[in-house]
Amino acid sequence: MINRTMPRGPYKPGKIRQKSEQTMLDAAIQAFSQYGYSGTSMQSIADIAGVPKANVHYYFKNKLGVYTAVLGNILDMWDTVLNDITIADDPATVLCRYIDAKIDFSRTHPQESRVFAKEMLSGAPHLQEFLQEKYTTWLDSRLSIFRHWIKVGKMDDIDPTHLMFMIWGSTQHYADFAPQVTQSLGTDTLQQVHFDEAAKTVKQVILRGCGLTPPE
Amino acid sequence: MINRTMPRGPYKPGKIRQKSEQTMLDAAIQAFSQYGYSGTSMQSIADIAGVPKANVHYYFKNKLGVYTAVLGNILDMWDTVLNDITIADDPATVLCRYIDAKIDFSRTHPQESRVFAKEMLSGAPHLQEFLQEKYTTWLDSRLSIFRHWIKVGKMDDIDPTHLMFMIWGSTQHYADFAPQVTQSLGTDTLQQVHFDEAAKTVKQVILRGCGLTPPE
DNA sequence: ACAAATCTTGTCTATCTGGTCAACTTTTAA
DNA sequence: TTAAAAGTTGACCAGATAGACAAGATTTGT
Repeated sequence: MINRTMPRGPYKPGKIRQKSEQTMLDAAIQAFSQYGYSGTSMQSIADIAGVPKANVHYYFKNKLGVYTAVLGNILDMWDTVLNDITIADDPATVLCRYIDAKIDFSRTHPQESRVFAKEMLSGAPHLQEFLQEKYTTWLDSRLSIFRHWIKVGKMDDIDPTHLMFMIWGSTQHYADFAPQVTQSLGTDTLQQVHFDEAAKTVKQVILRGCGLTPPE
Repeated sequence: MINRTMPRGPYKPGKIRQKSEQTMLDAAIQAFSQYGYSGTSMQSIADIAGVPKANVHYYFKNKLGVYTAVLGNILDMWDTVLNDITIADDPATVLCRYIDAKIDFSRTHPQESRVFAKEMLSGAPHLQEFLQEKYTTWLDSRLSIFRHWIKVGKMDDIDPTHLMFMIWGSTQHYADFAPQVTQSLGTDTLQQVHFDEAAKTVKQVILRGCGLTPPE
């Protein structure tokens, strides 16, 4: 989405640009998610997109430009996912929604999840702003809600930060450690049913672990 | 560990080889953990180790040889960690030991954890044997124990496979997503106390979530 | 001491990579 | 229709990289 790459003359914008950029970004995330930033060549992105390499350079300033565009898309997705989780009055409902949303993201966007994870593993040099702004804001608001719930006895005294890490780590696992998961489950590809079972178990353990009962 | 790299003449082996290899492997894991396989050059490994590049090529067949040696060391470590967890009669003790061991590994071997994670994220092309042999063997033996405990009512009916993923994912998170964790905890570097708090929370939630009470 | 083996290292090379460029084609608004 | 802008593409370049190699230095068992 969005392009902040090349000059925009007084004449036509054009549908072409939008479509071409999307094709290349799709190709790029595929390459980046498997081979990482350094392991991905501009040539390979062009090959996957089915265009000459010079074409990629026409639409993006350079390789880092492609990567940051991909990463930007992913952060936008995260933003949407996080904000789509509607607030509720009871911790059980909120935790369930969060777990379901995270598991669903791992299922529907495994490549995005892996690019994000690889960026984290490399020290998150391009995520500083996201972590310090949107993520911190989002997390802090949630933490205060959980602390309130704990104070009024609506849930056990569980450190909310580490609780969030548990949910994040558990759900992320199904996208990032797919080879281990598929091997353990004895399947070739993860199916909807596997994710359903995963969500069920995570919710079961987390809720009970916080002294909560599943919502209706 | 062990070296399966260069010919071993009828004459002396020598301490030199062992020491040099270790120096280079230490340098290599540092580079690989941050920059990944493709992002790491033989020159950078040599620089970190403080030797000429040709020296690295003398001890290892090629770049992939360095990488697989590093990966082999890591798998040996995992093996040790997993086998060091003594079996106990009650699920609570076993789960606690597993969680403590995993958290401890994240704390003491973050680089190894990240190299392992990056390999997983890339589809684990060099972990097939490990996943199909040792890991599956280890996991299956544990799963049957948990299933037995569930059958005899020693713990709730929680899918043991997904329970393992929860523990693995939650604990792995502290090494692999360190930038997110440090940001969330408002610290620069993760300290022992953070890991203690993490282990405490994970044990609290997992045990309670399985209908167990902490051992003694 | 000495010769064989091990180890060290500067140099060289073929290949790959990101990036540039200029010629060419297509689209677009008047 | 037409000219300007947008888009396409093959060819090219400079730097980095993995790896080979040979000559020299050091260690080792006798």
